[in-house]
Amino acid sequence: MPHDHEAILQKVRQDLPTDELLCDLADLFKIFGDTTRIKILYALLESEMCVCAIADLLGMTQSAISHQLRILKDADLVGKRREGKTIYYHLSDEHVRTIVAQGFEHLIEEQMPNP
Amino acid sequence: MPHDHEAILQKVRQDLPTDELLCDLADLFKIFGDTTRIKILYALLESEMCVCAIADLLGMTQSAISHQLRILKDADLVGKRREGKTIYYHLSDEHVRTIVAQGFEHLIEEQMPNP
DNA sequence: CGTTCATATGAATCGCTGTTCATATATTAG
DNA sequence: CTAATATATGAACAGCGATTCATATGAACG
Repeated sequence: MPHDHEAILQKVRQDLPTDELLCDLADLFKIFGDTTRIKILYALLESEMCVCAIADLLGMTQSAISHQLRILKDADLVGKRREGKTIYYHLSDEHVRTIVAQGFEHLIEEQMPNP
Repeated sequence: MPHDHEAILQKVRQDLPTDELLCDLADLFKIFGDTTRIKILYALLESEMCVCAIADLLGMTQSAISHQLRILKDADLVGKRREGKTIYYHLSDEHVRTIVAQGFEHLIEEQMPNP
């Protein structure tokens, strides 16, 4: 007979958020989980930028960048501002900075040789 | 003639981390960007758990969970402990808690109606 | 040793997603 | 209005990755 773990299961089930919330959370991190998007976000940490500047910076197509910016915008991670023909993108809030920073810290500690 | 943005580009290029680091960062977030893995991590925030308990909790195959646990382990996000036939998984550090919490905060503010 | 329970692993499949290409929209200049 | 620049978008394609299925490993127990 298989072993029992109803006790733990009940406890965990109680505190587990709804499926929908957990999916939303995964979707958010999915956005950070792409090299191109991470680079865009990192660049925007420094200063607002127009699309072609980002494309130039990353050595990628304007189209590719535009597609990614759309995803970032849909997730409310960036916002835009028009100035003539040019559109400047910027971070919409400071959460990006904190989230990225936390990721960084984990990477650093991970690469440390054990003391 | 296309418009100029060398000034900003130079500044940003200076402070942009190496490609390798940015990829590692994206890879880290990629791990959080899957519903199954987020759920596993969330469960482990509460208490350590054996594989079949997690499978039971999420209503998924033992095999599927095992595959995901391997990914989490390779990324040093979880560790394991053997007790007879059973193997208990636990979070390897508290960064998971902080990273997830930050993601949460963004979600909450995002869903707020503007004041 | 052989059986049972718990977990791991490898191959195959199938859906998702990032890029490309072609084209559309928008703004400014002439 | 036409041309040029800047960005957006849609369809198509390719590669990756999560699950499934079958099977292997590993431990305890008689």
